[in-house]
Amino acid sequence: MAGNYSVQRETIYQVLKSTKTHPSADWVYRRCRDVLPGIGLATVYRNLELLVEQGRAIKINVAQGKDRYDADVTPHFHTVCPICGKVSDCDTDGVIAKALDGECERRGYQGWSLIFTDVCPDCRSIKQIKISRSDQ
Amino acid sequence: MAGNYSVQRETIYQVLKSTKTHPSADWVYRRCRDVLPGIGLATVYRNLELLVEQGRAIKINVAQGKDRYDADVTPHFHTVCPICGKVSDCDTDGVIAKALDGECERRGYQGWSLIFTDVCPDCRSIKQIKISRSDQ
DNA sequence: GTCCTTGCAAATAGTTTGCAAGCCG
DNA sequence: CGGCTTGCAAACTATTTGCAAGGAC
Repeated sequence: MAGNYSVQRETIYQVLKSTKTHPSADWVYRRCRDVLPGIGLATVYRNLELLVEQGRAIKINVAQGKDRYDADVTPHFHTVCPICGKVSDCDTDGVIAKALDGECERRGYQGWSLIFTDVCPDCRSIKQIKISRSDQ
Repeated sequence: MAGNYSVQRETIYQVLKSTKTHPSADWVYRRCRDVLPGIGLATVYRNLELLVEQGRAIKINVAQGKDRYDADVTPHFHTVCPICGKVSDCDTDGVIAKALDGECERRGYQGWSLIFTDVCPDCRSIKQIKISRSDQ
């Protein structure tokens, strides 16, 4: 097959791998521009989508519009702040994770996503809604 | 407090309660128009959001753009088809549900959402991608 | 009368797509 | 070369917001 490599693709993947913040496409785009000033937003979207298809990243759908991406494809739990939308990893209870894997096999499902709702520390202290939607 | 009731609000809630299909705002809108031809889409969005704030409905965020709503607020599992985006209820394993409730209490989280990925029967037979994004 | 709600239209926000040009192998 | 990839701009889709008018209490 021809022309399957590109600096852009590699950069996007490296940027995504370098963070644990579950960034949005836009955030990845901005970080990529530090290295490749000419990169286009569409390229970032296209490649993130490709990474997901290839199983090298996952997409996390939360409210607040933006989709988030994560290069950590090992099954793990997430928390989402209902106020600012920030996504974080949280301790993944092994027993529950095993049980979920079991359910998948038993029922023929392809995977699971477990998200806990948790007002994040920032929003807890600010106590005001919609001040800052996490700009990740 | 003044003027807190409206036929629109009530209709939207009834429409949502009457289905198990986890509809999008647009679908609820179309159903409401059968009864209230003059209702506006913005009204549907506003009230669905209100129902969620009041804890009378939940919002399910999946890929494929549209958010889905559900008037069934009892904790339960969902499946999402990765091809057409259809959301369905699935048997909620009591043991796992209890474990998740436990995790929430232990960690101080406000709730959980468990979504399994499952290619739905329709998409399984069609075997082609992006033919029809479930028009719910 | 006052505050809440509505319908409409316009505005946003996030994401996708068409296309001509460029790079990989 | 031939096919995959890119950047740009325009197109789209879903959702939100401003506002004047109507309804609830």
